[in-house]
Amino acid sequence: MSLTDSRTGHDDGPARGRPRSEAVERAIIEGVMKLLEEGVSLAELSIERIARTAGVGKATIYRRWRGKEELFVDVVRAAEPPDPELPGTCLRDDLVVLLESLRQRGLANRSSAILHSVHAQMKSSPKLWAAYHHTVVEPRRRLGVAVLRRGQANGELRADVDVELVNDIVIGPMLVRAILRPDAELSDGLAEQIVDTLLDGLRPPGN
Amino acid sequence: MSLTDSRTGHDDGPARGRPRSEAVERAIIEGVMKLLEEGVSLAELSIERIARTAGVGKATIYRRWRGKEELFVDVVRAAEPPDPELPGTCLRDDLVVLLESLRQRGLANRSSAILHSVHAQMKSSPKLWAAYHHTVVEPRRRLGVAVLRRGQANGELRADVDVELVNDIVIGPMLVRAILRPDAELSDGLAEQIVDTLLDGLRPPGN
Amino acid sequence: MSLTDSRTGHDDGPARGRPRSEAVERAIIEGVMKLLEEGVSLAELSIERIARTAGVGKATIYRRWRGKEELFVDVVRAAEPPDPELPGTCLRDDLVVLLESLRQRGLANRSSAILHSVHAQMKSSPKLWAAYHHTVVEPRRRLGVAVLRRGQANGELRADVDVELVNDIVIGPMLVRAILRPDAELSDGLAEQIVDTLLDGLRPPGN
Amino acid sequence: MSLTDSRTGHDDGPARGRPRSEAVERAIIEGVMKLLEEGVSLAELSIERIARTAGVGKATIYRRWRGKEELFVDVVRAAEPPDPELPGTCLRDDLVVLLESLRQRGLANRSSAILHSVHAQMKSSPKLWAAYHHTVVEPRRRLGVAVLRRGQANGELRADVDVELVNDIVIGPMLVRAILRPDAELSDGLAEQIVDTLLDGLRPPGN
DNA sequence: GAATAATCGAGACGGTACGTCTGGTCTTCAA
DNA sequence: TTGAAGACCAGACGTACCGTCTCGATTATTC
Repeated sequence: MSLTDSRTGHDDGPARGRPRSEAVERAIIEGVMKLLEEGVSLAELSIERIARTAGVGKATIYRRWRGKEELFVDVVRAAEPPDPELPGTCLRDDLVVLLESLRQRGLANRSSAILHSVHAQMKSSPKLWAAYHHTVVEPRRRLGVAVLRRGQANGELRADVDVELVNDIVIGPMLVRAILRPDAELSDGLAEQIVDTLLDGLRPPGN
Repeated sequence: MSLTDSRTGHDDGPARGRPRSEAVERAIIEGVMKLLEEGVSLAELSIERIARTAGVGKATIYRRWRGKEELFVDVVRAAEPPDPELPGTCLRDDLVVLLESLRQRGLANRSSAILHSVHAQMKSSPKLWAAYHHTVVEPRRRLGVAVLRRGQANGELRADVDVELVNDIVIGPMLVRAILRPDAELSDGLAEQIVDTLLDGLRPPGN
Repeated sequence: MSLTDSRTGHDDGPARGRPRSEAVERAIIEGVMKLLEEGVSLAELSIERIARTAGVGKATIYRRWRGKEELFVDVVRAAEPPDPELPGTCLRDDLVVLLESLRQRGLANRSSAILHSVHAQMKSSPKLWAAYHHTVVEPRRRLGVAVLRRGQANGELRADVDVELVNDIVIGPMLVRAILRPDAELSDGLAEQIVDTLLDGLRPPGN
Repeated sequence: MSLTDSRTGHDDGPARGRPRSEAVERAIIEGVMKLLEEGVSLAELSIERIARTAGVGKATIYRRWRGKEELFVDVVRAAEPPDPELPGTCLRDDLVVLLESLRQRGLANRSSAILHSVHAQMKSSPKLWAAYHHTVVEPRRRLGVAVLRRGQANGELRADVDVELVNDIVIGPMLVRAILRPDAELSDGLAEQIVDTLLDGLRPPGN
């Protein structure tokens, strides 16, 4: 069982008996998402309740996932928006697009509810966190770092900075507003504003 | 009942019967912290378990706090480190001290465990989140913004930037490493590295 | 745990904690009877449903009885009519009274339907059957055998018969009609008819 | 569907499609008997388990019987011993043979445990009980009553007794020992002992 | 032959109930 | 009032079967 496929799959040769319904599968995952969006915390989510919401027998859930956590891995996967298309024109535009996609995610109830919930369980469920990290966090990180490295190669980004750190700096403000200031609005020009501020630096010109 | 005192106080005239033991109170709060440090998530923490850990009857806890959440408010308060002393020499040094105190908090199991846990419950418990925000987040934010405003007044910080946003940019990287990359090390010179990178900007000199 | 008390009693020294509520106990047994009277078959009776009817948690039932069957033993006991008063005038009258009480039980059972279905279940669980036998069957048996022995001593009953067997013969017809022929009516003079037939013998007089 | 055939038979016109396998049918009934002989109680016997034991799909069972109980009727029928051959020499001998066959059945039941437990279940389902009664109980009853009537005609049995009642009296003791006293031994001479006791009557000679 | 159709084993499906467990509240005891 | 203990209702846990419903495959009859 890999991190990208936590399912209780067997693939044991020729199909025997009635095949599992994909519609049922989708109904379950949709049900979990619906509950999370309604503000139900991950800890309050019982298999019993999920089954009730999805109109499904408990056994049908246990047939597919070993437990709550493995189910959530698939929920996360299903809710994750695709990587943004980078314009590739210049460093600034690429960074703006990356940040803008983060902003959109923060605005989407679904994704942010899932981030909150998954993060909440992180400590108590390393496996879930690992899956989330592997599926969601790390690819985005890699994308950002690649953009920055390209910028360094182009001479658009200082060669003496740690790209890993710069990546954290770039996405940091969005995370602060999602986590520490959920009331803060993610206004339209925010992505541009952040990128330009970072590129120009904080020191007054001429100093 | 104020946000800063969520306790189930009664003040019922002359004391009758055995007085409440303050030692018991401390034992309970210490017990919660111990459990949180051990990686027990807030949702998994039951009054039952807290009582067992603290060697205390369940009723004794309910006699003091209305529920889990109100207890946690006091736990948060007890765990919060004091605001750092600012040198006040220049903007850079003040920012470095602020960030360094954040880094120290991240290194301390206790505080970061509490941040994680409290944040996890945020959605499902607005009251707890409000208390945490009021007690911990907002004062720090105010401090940072004040430092930045002083910098603008001094001419050490560009006048055309939004100090609220800059504050988010400054603390962002630390949060990214605490939340999204718990494995990333918070190395010794990190605070300086971040501040200097931000002040100088990302663009190569001369562009 | 004795046969006469299948309850999960402990009696371990001084009472600690909240004592069990007798009202709850009565509510449960009453609930079972109510359901049985309403025509709910014993097989349809689940602990879950009993708990719901009695307004009680399932654990509260399991705290008192090991399972459905042991609960039924107490239901039976609660519904069991007292031993009949024997006139003691002569063997015939005593036997008639014994049989008449059996007949009454049969009539009562049929109308209330309680004991009839409970008894049906009994045999599938040897332990429970033993308890039922000890509490209900055996005392009646002893009573009958005593009456017969007194009859032998008086010269009212042949000395060369096995009283155990005779007792079986006496109560047999009633059982046949209760078990094998539930449609047969238990008419008013049945007890007398049986006793007289047995005393006189089946052979025509003079043979 | 008649009482004597509780099966879900259709026989509607010309056979179409693959015919039902009789081997499968036998395998199912054999499987149930095997499980009962292994000491599996009737309550523990699920359709699921029967299907597993017989190496058969559940639907294959439901295609033939409406449920567990109807299946048991056929199991009982398959296990039922044939009616005894009556000598016809005299009333006493006929009754002894009838009772002796009952005794044999009791002994067989106790060793094999099949009918004993099946019979226990019977009463909770009126329809099934009717089928069992029609197939097993009633024919035996008719046989006994016929014997008794012949006895009255011969002058071997008093003319003033109710033969239905006498039949109950005759088979009663055997039933008492099977149902109420499963521990009582069914000794070799029991049939004769009962019949002779009944014929002679309980009153001491000369009274 | 080719269609047609009911069978077969297998197992998924929505449910109900199992007996156990934990949670928060209530109630008693002894100090 | 305190600690301890345990009863109380509530409800989730993961499992076992229920009776129904698909599946692919098999085995007959009918065209």
